[in-house]
Amino acid sequence: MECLERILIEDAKKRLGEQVRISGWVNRTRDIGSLKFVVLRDLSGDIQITVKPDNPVSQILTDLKLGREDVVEITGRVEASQIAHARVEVLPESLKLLNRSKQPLPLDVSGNTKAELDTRLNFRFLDFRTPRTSSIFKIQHVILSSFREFLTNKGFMEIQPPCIIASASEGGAELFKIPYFEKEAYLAQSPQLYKQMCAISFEKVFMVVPIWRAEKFNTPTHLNEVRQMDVEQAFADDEAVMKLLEEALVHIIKNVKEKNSKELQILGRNIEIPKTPLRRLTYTDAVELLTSRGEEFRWGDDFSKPQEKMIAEMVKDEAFFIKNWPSDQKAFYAMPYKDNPNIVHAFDLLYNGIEISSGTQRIHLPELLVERLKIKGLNPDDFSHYVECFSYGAPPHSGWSIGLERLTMTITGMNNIRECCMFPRDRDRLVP
RNA sequence: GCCCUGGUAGUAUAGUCCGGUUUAGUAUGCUCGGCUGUCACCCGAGCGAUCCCGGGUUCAAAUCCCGGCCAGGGCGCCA
Repeated sequence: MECLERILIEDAKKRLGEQVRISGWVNRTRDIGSLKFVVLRDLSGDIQITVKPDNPVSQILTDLKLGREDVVEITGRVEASQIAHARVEVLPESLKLLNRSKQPLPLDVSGNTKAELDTRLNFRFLDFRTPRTSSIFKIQHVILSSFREFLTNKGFMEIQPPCIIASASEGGAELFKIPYFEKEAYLAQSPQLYKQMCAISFEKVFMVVPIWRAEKFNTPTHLNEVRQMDVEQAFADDEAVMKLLEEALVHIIKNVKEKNSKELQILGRNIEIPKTPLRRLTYTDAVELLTSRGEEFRWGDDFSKPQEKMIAEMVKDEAFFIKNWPSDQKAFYAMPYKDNPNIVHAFDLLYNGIEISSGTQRIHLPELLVERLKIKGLNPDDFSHYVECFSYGAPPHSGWSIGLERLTMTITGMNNIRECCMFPRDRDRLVP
């Protein structure tokens, strides 16, 4: 019996009449006098262990007094049952306690008594065991693996940019400063420069990287540490990578629908696969939509959160692009239109009303880059390393990045980004 | 950084407006006992809360006032 290999509960359910070894956590026990039931859970699901009074395991249970989340290993026979709701149960022959759980638990793992997000985050490892939270991260895994699979199949190579960087001179977002021996360094707010350096040599690259922003924001859609799924492609303009982005999005959502049907059901989600090509609204179109609603808006400004929602409501599509942004709203490296340098080849992707991705065609011409730096009020000397990259045969290139937590939010229907980050870092939270 | 709302057993809530029989209620959890087909089992008994912290008003504060900390929401900020 000892030579039996441990199998998952979902697999055990299919082995009617067979001897199996399973192990997991005690979901709950139901003691009906001399009849005893234990619901055992592992990563794949749960199953009822039925212990009749003539079974020697009954005495073991009486002695052990199993509690929630105790970890046990069971060998026994899988039997079809007319009485058990799952139509299958395990009649155990042996039961071994692997570890005890303290009681009472800090939160209800079965999910019946709802705990606040803050409590759940404080005991995140236990929260991971609830059906809801475990579903979120099983879906996130499929998002990530689908992203990698899609780009690998398209001939992209995964790269590894650094997270510690020397310079904060890009301007804009606040960076976290860290000591670095005799120097000062920063946590990267974006892999931008590195992905461009790779793309102008490897042509097609992607990466999944954490980034840090030291802004003191306190909102349901911002964290100080997030993960990005980034792409950079040479010999591609903004339209080419927008096409890549919508295909990637559809591939990811399709995969989630296929592979996570159980998890989506637990979350009560019914997601639609967006139809491509996605609508491409220009920034000016979006402004006109707003002003047609009587909204005060000056061309060149960024949309406020309520305005972004308003646009999404008017467009109605679950996912759409806003492209051709005013150069003031985008980074210095965004490629300006030849006939109108006030507008750049830049786009945002809105999905379920929130911005999940943005990208641009980059400037690959050193002289133009210097000119744009000056226009933005930045000192080209501070960017000499960056500009130099494009002085040795840099092809035109474009790229984008998707915020992993934000995409997870929109797919799982969560309205707080903390739900979709295993160990969120925000203004106040640094542990666990 | 601003505005709104909240902080009560392990968890989640009622009570707070309008201060006083509130021994701070309920659900769930936990402990113990009973029960042969349960499935959020059921039944009985019990445990568990300096009512977030500090100060003030008052004969009297979970309850009113001020400050702090924390949480949730709305904004801002976020190339």
